[in-house]
Amino acid sequence: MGWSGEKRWERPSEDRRGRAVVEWAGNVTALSGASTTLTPRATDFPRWYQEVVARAELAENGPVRGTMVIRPWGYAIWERLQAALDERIKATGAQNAYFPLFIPESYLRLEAEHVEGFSPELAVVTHGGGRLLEEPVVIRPTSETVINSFFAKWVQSYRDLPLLVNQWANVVRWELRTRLFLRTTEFLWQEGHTAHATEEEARHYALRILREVYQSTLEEVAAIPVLIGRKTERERFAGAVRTWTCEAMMGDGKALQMGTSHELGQNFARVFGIQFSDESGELRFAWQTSWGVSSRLIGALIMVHGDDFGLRLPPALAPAEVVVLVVRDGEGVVEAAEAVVAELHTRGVRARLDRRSDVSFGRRSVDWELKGVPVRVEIGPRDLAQGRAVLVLRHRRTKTTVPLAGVTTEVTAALARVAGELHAEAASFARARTHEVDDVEGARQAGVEGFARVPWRAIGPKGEDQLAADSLSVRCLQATDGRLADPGEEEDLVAIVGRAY
RNA sequence: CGGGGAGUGGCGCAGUCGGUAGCGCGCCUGCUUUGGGGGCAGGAGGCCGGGGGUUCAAGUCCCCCCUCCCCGACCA
Repeated sequence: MGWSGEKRWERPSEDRRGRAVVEWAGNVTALSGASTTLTPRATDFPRWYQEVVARAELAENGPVRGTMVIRPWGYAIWERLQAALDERIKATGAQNAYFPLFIPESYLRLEAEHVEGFSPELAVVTHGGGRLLEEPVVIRPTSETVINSFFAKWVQSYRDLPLLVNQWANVVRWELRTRLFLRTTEFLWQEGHTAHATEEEARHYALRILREVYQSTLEEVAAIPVLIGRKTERERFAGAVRTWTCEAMMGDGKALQMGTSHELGQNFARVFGIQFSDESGELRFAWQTSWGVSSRLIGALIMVHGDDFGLRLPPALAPAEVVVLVVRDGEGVVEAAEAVVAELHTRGVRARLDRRSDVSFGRRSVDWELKGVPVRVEIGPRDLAQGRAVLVLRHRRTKTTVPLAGVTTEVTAALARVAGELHAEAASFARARTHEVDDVEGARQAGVEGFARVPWRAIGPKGEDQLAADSLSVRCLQATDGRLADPGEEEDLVAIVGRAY
């Protein structure tokens, strides 16, 4: 089975790891379900998704069709995701750089398959400075072409390799049907581009990115279980020799491509003339990779972890891990709440105080719940009088009464478990909706509610056409044990089939 | 591009037979000690998508146009 049951979420840092996990001191009660007004996921998943995006104040539509305004709460999540990815990208040796938004149209045309893949969704600037441009300028749908045109200048010798560059940027692909975060005309992403001396090295690097950057961030930081595998010919990136992918199952059983890493072979090197002299003075074309993940991951976070009460965030990505709520004013209540926040800060926890007195307690509770803050601490006059606080876990929707003196220890202990529990929940959901079948017909049936694992030889390119009729596709190919198959390995592969976003 | 639906305060909607444009939420002010979307009182906010026509009178009827949404097609 491809779904890892092992717990790979991010461990708390040393100073937060704390001592023994303190058992709940008081009674644990479940919250009732009547406090939100979201459309239940089971009733209408797409509608639920839209409502969560709106009510959690993540994003809204921009004035131009398909554009997106990412609001502070949503952008803060993106920044945390970005930081986790960036750290891992740099750990593989890549450096950040920036290339222009505008690309000469002629560049796109250089690689036949590449231009064919992108031309339908290009935004082209025909006028500038009030004049018709001699050569139209394309707004980057990806930066393969510009970056490689510079790689050609920068790479002369084997000593210049490997060249490992990453860029954080926005890209534009003119989409007809858009959904916030999942598919928008303009989106934010990271695109890495590398050049290597050998094919093996390039492949090794592409796979390293897949595992050490993408899979690691998704599983350990975002708490999202993913399947890794190879794309079929039909699904691979336009211009690539081979595409590797991370796929995840959303809360409605559909698949979402989370991140891809491509082996470009020498396709772009030949077109752009990326050549180097090797140790023996012979001129060779470089072997390349490119890889990216986008703000779409925020959509995945919503659809994998969200419930009927809103967003549920893994602590590592939550703009605030804890909100301390002053239930209502009273002698010393605000001071007590401030002290808890301060103590959490010294423990390295991102905590926030909500002492608003002009908004009712119920309203504030629901707001933070919608926004997915993992842990809430509630302190009111009655609590203070009895030296206690109420701890609310967003992902379980439970309330526990704990002694005020030990509340921060309880909070850190609780936080340390959230990501693992979210990951486990998502993994068991995905496992329950993944079925072993033998043929196209079986895949068709399994694809209704989730994924099918089918022998690839029972599908093949012809089977892919048949599946497409039911809007199903092969998400990726794996070895039978769920691990990555070697590039040359064509026999005994398993196709993961599902409906994709 | 094909099929369907909708354009009315910020958001969601109602508006009958053509007769002074309404409701809920939100917003503003004041009062209320706020434990899961509190209560009361007062208030602001409209080119009814655009153009033309019929009529004493059009949100409403007729014609044209525009935009958006949904389904399909398309699509790393």
